[in-house]
Amino acid sequence: MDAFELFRKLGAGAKFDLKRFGQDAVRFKVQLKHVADDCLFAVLCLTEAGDGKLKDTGGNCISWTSSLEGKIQNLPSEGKEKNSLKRLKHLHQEKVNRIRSQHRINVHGCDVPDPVCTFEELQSEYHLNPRVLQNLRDAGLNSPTPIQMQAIPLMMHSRELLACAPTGSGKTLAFCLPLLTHLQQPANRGFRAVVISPTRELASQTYRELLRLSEGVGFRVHIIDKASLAAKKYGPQSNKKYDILVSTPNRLIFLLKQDPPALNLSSVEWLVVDESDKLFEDGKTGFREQLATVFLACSGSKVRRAFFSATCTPDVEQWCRLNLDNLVSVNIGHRNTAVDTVEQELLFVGTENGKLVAMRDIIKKGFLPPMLVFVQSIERARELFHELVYEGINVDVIHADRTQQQRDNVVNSFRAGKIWVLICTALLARGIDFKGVNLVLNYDFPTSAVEYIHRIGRTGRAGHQGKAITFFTENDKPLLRSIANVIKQAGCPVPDYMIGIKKIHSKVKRRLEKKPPKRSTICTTPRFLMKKKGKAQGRKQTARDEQQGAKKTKEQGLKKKNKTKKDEGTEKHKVTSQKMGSNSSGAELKK
DNA sequence: AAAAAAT
Repeated sequence: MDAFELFRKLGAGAKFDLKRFGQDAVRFKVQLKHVADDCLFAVLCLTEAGDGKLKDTGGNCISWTSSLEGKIQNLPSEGKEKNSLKRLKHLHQEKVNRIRSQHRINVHGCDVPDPVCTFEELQSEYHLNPRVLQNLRDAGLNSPTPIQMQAIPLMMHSRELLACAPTGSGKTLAFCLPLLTHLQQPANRGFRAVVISPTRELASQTYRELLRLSEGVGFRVHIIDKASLAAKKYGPQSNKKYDILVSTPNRLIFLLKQDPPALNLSSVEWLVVDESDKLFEDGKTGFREQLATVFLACSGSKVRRAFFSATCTPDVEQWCRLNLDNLVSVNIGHRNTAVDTVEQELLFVGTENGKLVAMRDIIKKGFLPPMLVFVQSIERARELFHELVYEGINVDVIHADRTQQQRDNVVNSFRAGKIWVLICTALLARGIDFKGVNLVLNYDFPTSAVEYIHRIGRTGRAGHQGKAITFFTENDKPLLRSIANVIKQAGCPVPDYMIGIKKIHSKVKRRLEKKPPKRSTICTTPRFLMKKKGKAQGRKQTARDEQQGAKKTKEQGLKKKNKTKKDEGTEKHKVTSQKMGSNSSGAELKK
């Protein structure tokens, strides 16, 4: 590295506080005169600008490069100079602290590498492929977001981490770039990186992001879209020419459980758990056990794990502290808060019927599409769709009981702007990045503050402005207080009485998450005109209704759940927490 | 409650 390069690195656009450090800098200039040209130059760059600010030479901050560190170690060390260098280093640390606090980056852990302030630094410091850098530029991504500034260097140093950053703040890129850089070259050893997502829609979004970033680099990025096909592709007979795999957990498990296993994860070096708190959800129907199976399958000794989410439970943090190696946790801003780029409003609608009236009102008054409408169950999504499909607006519905084809079509049409109003379940609550959603409507009250944060996070992304309206009725009172608090914390006005509502027991909160209040059917047809049960009801039956109705009855048989599992579930929970306490060796989330 | 594998 020549002197100019060092100058660039050290001085690059530093908003160096000369008032504060000017004296120091001048002193260094004198003291370091004979130490080394490079260092002298570095210090000069801090003093040269007379106007109190350093000139912006393209970057945004000083980077204490590893190469500089090495250089300084090798310098002839006589007391005076060494001292000066110590001061210089201290100066640098102050700078780093300032950058962190400026971007609200909070880190906990040992030996945390400095944040990077430009993508170019990733090339000089961590050998990011120039083509990837070009792909970033082509995508209009010019500088890293706070989570990227800190999480990328951490992963590049192979550090296991738990990262919490707001919705729409660039978490996906924060783990994708290190994966691409870390793997260096395509290799034929089998998958070396795995990303787990809670929904297929999110998995496919991450997959497409990886494809876009790695274009022209030659990495083989895969997604399991059809498990049956995947079995052939990744099985023992395959050529192992693949690098990164993105999937939902159950599809992986399906392949792992084949005999012989249709997938081998023993070469995995990076396991990224996106929406980690979701994937840690416990219980018979939770993801946790699936995640545990995947962890166990990544049996290589080199495997590193990274957890990302906008929200984090104490449970996840506890687990990470106990099981990850030399954990670093990164938080951007305060944990579990909503973004402040969304204008949030709570709207009292009286009763269930009041919701439909209010919804029609919003539509009638004219709204700026696209809009996302969240309801609490698949059944209610269908009902609301039936009510709105004749309003003369482009409305569609998505939930897990629709076919993969339908789901893909809906997402694509919504992205293309062909759907104005998309009714959805929690399926779309997390991670999905629709550009320019103008309004999120919580038709049904969210089942928790966390759920609320994720839902409204579908708008107001990447610094854009968004709006969220949340309907509530008398029935929603138990959770009103905690949601109102989230809104208040994000800087939006809420009536005082809501904050004053008595706190509910956390046990009740948990129960509400599992069993939201029962709501009356969404239907404007008078009851006495309706048939008793089954089939789509009411006057407005169309071919589309029939299709959905038929599908529903067919699936009802499959979906019947027996109720004897409850005890079994709590038993499992006990085993799990015991295990987590005693087992520090590995990743086991289950026995 | 929702999500998550196929066939």
